[in-house]
Amino acid sequence: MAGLGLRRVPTQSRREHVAEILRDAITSGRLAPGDRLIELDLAAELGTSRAPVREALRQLEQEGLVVSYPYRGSEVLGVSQDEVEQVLVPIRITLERFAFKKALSTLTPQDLETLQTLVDEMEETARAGAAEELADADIRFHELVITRSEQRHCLQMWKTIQPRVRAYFRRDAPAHSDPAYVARQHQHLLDVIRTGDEAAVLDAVEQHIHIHLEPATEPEGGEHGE
Amino acid sequence: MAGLGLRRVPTQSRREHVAEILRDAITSGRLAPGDRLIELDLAAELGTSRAPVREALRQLEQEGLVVSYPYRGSEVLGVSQDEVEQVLVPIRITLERFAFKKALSTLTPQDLETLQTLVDEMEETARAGAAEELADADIRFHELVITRSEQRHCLQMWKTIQPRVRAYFRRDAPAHSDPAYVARQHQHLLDVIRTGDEAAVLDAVEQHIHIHLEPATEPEGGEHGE
DNA sequence: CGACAGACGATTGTCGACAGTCGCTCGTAT
DNA sequence: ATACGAGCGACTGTCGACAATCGTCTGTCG
Repeated sequence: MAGLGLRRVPTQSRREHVAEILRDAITSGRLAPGDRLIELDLAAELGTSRAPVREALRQLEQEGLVVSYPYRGSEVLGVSQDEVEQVLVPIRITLERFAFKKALSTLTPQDLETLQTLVDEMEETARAGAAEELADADIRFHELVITRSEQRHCLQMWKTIQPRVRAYFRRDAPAHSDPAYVARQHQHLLDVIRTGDEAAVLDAVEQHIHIHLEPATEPEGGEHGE
Repeated sequence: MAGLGLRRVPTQSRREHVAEILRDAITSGRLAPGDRLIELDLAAELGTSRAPVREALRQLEQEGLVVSYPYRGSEVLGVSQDEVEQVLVPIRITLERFAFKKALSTLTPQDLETLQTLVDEMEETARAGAAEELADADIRFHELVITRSEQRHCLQMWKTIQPRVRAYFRRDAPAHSDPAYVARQHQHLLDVIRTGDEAAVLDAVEQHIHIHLEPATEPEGGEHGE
């Protein structure tokens, strides 16, 4: 548990912070599958007591990033390629198709503005080669739309799927998609959203998520539904 | 919070029991959407301290049965018909298709035996009109197969999907499927599993889950309309 | 009569201490 | 040597107390 770069947090919602920090550590690869997570150590490292740590671990357990065995502790959990490709990604598509459809009617002009900002941010980070920040913007983009769909279960499930997918690609399938392409994809998605054409949006969403699985489809110069 | 039928538990894994009891109370409808869940009250009712209750609430929150707002408590969450039909059920199909496929090669003869026992149990409870027990057997059937698939994420996600679906049908869409038909469906599914024909199994799984949504489709004349 | 700051009550969030459980080590008998 | 079981650490599980926060009630002032 040494040197994870975890830092103490001031007085504020502890549990959330602990969960966030651990999630970061896992999805970024600082914590690898099989690593044990000792409550006392984590608590000490984060400058809190075990209570918030325990709750964070429970949460991560439900997010599938951690497994815990009664009286025997928790450890970081990995994902198999099969599960990602045949379960997590298809589920993510189901979720996002539904959420984007619902969100179409509730997205405000200001939301669209925010989304555009995120896309711009993506382009910038893509140019700068900041993969981590790109992924963050990517997540915020999707999370905003799903939040606006006002489907609580969708959002809740998305939050448990997305970290696993991210952790998987980060660890086991190093970035194969061209950052600039990801940015363009989002721009396209946003453009389609602006048209309000439901069928087109659903198509774009599905393709957009699929690109993670088929890296070869359009590295540069491809003509796929863009 | 009065009279939920909650009972004190002896010394054993508390958190799990609390979660189980609350989940039962919610899926069975004793707790309705919007009901507030006060940690202190629940703890008192269950004869434990707040710690296990809190963890159980976190777990139920991740299972989508409960929402909680910081410093303002938790309440039971409902599901919309849209979400069940367009999100939860499709996801369940994705999960189970994958899990059943994986499980085909790992199911032992003894597992098949157990499954047969469960199907027999279903027939019995169907005759007795014990809807609750029927649903329990149903769940155990699926859970066993998914467990044998040895896909942890599948099992974990299934456990978070299934209670919501159950709660929904219990509360908002009273049993429209003929109990005897459910039992026969499982018998059929089990028979197909025994043949080991992967494609056939996947078909059977998908149809089997779909029946919840389309009550009207019954192959041969069982018109015991609930 | 209505807006607003402060106090209050109800509940959640956090903490430190203690109890329970698991795996392993080490001595002992066979 | 091997098998067995008591003892020991290292943790997790649970508890009761205390701190922080939110919504509301209330009294005051404009």
